[in-house]
Amino acid sequence: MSKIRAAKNGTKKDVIIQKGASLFRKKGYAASTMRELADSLGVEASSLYNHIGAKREILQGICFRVADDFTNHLNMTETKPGNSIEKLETIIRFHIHMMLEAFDMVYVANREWKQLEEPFLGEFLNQRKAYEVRLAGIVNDGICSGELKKINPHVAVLIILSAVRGLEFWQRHKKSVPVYELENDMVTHLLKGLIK
Amino acid sequence: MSKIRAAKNGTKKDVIIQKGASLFRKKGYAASTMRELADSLGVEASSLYNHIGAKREILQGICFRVADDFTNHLNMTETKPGNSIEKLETIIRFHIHMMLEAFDMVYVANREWKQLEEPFLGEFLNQRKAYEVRLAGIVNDGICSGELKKINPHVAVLIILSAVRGLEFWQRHKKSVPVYELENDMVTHLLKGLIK
DNA sequence: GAAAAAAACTAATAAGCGTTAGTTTTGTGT
DNA sequence: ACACAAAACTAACGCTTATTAGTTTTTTTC
Repeated sequence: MSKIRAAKNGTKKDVIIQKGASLFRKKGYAASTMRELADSLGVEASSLYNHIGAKREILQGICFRVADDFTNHLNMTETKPGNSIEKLETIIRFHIHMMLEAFDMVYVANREWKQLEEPFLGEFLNQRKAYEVRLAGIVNDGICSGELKKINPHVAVLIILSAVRGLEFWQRHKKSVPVYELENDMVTHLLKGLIK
Repeated sequence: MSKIRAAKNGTKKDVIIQKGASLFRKKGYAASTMRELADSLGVEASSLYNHIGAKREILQGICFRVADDFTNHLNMTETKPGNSIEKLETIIRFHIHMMLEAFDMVYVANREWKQLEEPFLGEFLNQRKAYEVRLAGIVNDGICSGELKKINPHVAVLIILSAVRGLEFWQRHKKSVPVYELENDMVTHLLKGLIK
């Protein structure tokens, strides 16, 4: 009886990471125990060690899967044609989708990366920093070409990334506001502003 | 020899809470130990219990001190005269100041409130929810009076609160961008938008 | 259907945790 | 100088933690 079911196209380690993300989101990484995680999988804690080497591997799996997804998408966006505004809109919409579709993973990667140990912590921060710098580059292009207001590109990136990260809190209102409205309102507010 | 120095106008419990905020910000609440906290105060762990009843009291002290500060400021802002845009600007600037001046406390309150236990968890969430609703009210007033674009007030509040929360990441750039520029750029971006 | 591999189980370990008890030191007021 | 209170100390407790070892059960393979 294999209690830990491997989903199609996924190893059992993947299932553990997915359930781990769900648990870590609710309780935080440090406050979550291997026994709780095992319980949620219908298994004893020690059985998990047939699939993973240590608790910290679960967090590593979560953080780098998310980081890679964003980096890959940025790679694609940068090569495609389009002006700065179009690129920013594409990126904002991708962040919104990730936040809604891989909520647990993104949430945990955003809030628990501090618990990574070296060298993973450094690697993660490098990747994140590089992402922000490339985004600031797009904003800067837009300023130079006259598309965008002359505000500090790093500040603009900070605001955009923070705003989409704020969708962490959105789960509450999920039913009351349809996704397309949320998405369009966010793009409008972030690019065109709140004032009429 | 009283190792835990009480600052002027502050009890020793206050000093512990302040140092606790600093530690919890760096390592997270659950991953921080009483022995570490004691170390940073030049004291043995057991000595802390002459001033506080339990570890959880430190987190409670942090979270509610921050929550009360924001609630009080909103009370003041709502009674003062001014249109919606002016009120929103005041609130945004207050958030920025709190984030820069009481960084550890605000950071911990934002990220570790989940570790609160009942009834404090419920109380904290109620207070936070009420704050958001009142903010959405101000945005709604602005929409009705024609000052603001017709976007969902909850979405606008989400974006604004998330953006100022994002100053958590700002500490890195603190030197490279002066505070007044940061503040003005944020207000501009959030109210008038990024596009020229 | 037997042999091999995978993955579950039980049981135990060592380390670290928050906290308490009891005692000693330090600071304060007279 | 002495008494009292505040706050430090040492030592230990009971509990939980991640992880390991060894064994048994389940699944896969031929």
